[in-house]
Amino acid sequence: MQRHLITSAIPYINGVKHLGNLIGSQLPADLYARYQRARGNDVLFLCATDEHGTPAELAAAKANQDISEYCKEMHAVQAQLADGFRLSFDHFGRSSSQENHKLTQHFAGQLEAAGLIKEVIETQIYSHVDRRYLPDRYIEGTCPACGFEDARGDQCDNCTKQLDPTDLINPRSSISGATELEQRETKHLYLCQSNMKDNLEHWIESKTDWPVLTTSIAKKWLHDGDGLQDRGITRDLDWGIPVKKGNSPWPGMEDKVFYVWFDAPIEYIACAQEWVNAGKGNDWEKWWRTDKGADEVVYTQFMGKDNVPFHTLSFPATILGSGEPWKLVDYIKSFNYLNYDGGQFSTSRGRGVFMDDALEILPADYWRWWLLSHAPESSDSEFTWDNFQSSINKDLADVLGNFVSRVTKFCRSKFGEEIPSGGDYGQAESSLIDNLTSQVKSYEKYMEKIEIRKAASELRAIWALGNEYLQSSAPWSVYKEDEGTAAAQIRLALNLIRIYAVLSQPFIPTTSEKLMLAMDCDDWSWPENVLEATNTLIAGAKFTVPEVLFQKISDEECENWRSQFSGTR
RNA sequence: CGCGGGGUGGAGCAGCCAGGUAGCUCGUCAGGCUCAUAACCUGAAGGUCAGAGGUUCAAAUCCUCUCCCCGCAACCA
Repeated sequence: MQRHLITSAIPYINGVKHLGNLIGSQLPADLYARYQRARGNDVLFLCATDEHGTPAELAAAKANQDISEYCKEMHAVQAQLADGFRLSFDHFGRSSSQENHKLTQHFAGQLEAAGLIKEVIETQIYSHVDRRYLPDRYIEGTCPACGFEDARGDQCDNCTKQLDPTDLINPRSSISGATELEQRETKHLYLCQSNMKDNLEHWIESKTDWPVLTTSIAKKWLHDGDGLQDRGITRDLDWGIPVKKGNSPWPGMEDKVFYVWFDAPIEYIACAQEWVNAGKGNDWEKWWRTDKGADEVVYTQFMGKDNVPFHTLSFPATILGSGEPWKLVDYIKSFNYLNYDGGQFSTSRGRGVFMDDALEILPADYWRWWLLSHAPESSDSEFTWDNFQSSINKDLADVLGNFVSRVTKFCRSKFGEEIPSGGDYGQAESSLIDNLTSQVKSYEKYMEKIEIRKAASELRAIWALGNEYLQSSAPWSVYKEDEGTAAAQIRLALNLIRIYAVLSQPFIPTTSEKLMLAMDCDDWSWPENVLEATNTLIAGAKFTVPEVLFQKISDEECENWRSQFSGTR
């Protein structure tokens, strides 16, 4: 039995996430976690909310709420939606937890002791009206290059020129519009990543089996321009993890907090501690400390491409730099972006389908199936209602749903609601079993390699095998001449339903449970041996004809949703 | 010369790393079946692989250049 540690990039606390966020990390991670559990492996699957930083503070202020109260509420909202999508986290933690405070401060202390922290005095823009330092993108003004009046401090959206906030003419706070901005000197801690460049490069080079997307982004950061740069790991904010060296104060850094990107990945580890402290587990170190058994763990991370630099460089630098035996990631699965109907999803403009909307209009399995079978693995992909409708109606309703329907209804009308007895499997049946065996192997191969689209396509082919079998064996005709043989054919088909439930569970867990319930069975064992698996439901056992598994999506519904989600939520 | 990903029949994709008669799903057309959610099964038409040049007996696959789309560009997270 293999032990699998699986983490999904932690979603930012600020608001409900859209489908692009979902397919970018949490959903594929869930697929993999469910698959590994189904194969009998020991899995620890962790996710959390990423709660620090300026956007959270601003959102709380806008909602007229205390920041910690805001985060608590938003965490509950996200947890509920994760539940709605059947994301099977062993624990859904919070980066603001006490566990993460302690651990982040611990890492900082270790890095300092290893000589990997330096102090840098830099100039930041301070806004008196907002009473805060403003990150570059929160400063707007006139672009010195093109005269565009709403250029941001980091880049002009009109002429795309990269800017420094001090370049802007008539700079103002994008939060309050205040123009009384002051340049202030402030001291920050930097992580000396450049000292570890060779280490990191060597490590990345050894990962020859990683997706191109992952390694190419990592290498770009290693080699681009002047190479890997040192990074600020502190900020002048109120909400965050106070800067400390372990348990000791950090002189000169009293009013500062760690930068979210420093503490967020550490939450992966802290989350395992939260999992134990919540009474759900009893030993987090065997998952994370290579001196306590974690050297036997296979650790897989899932994330969108924007997260790759932090997971391939910054976080490993933190881990390696600590000099302690922490588990490093073994495989990073990264994703491109999902676009929405000809453009990007937009949180601010409410363009696209968000997790809460999605569950209001259709069950989780519909979304899970479409998103996973169209996961943006090799390039950005696009959600369109036409494509969604076609996939759901064909794959789920016509191929899988209809198969279940025709088998169970035929059986009920000819043999009653129990697995029919009599007859034997013959040539057609062993041929089906052979085909199924090889396709299941292929499905397993893709699931192991986390090639999600291919796995989905293989699963669909496995469903189609059932329809092909029925067509060629034609139990409805055979029944008229040879009731026994028809009984054997239907017995096999009913067993296929159970097998489909087991195989499909990582993709469509709710439907799989419905199928198992209908088959009155709780044997979720993986079909290691397909022949045996086709004899799991034995003659005489009861079953029920399930409700229509998947309701088809009509043109009219599509049209309504298209306009409903086109913008300004 | 900033970097990365992508450009394959009407649509969405696989194949490219390890060159050898272009594959899948949807759509279209024809046929079959009638157990089933007007579903299912079978077959056919349709592409010369963004463009140009090169290497090779042979290129979608390797090399060079050009064009187009998307994303990133380190204080947004």
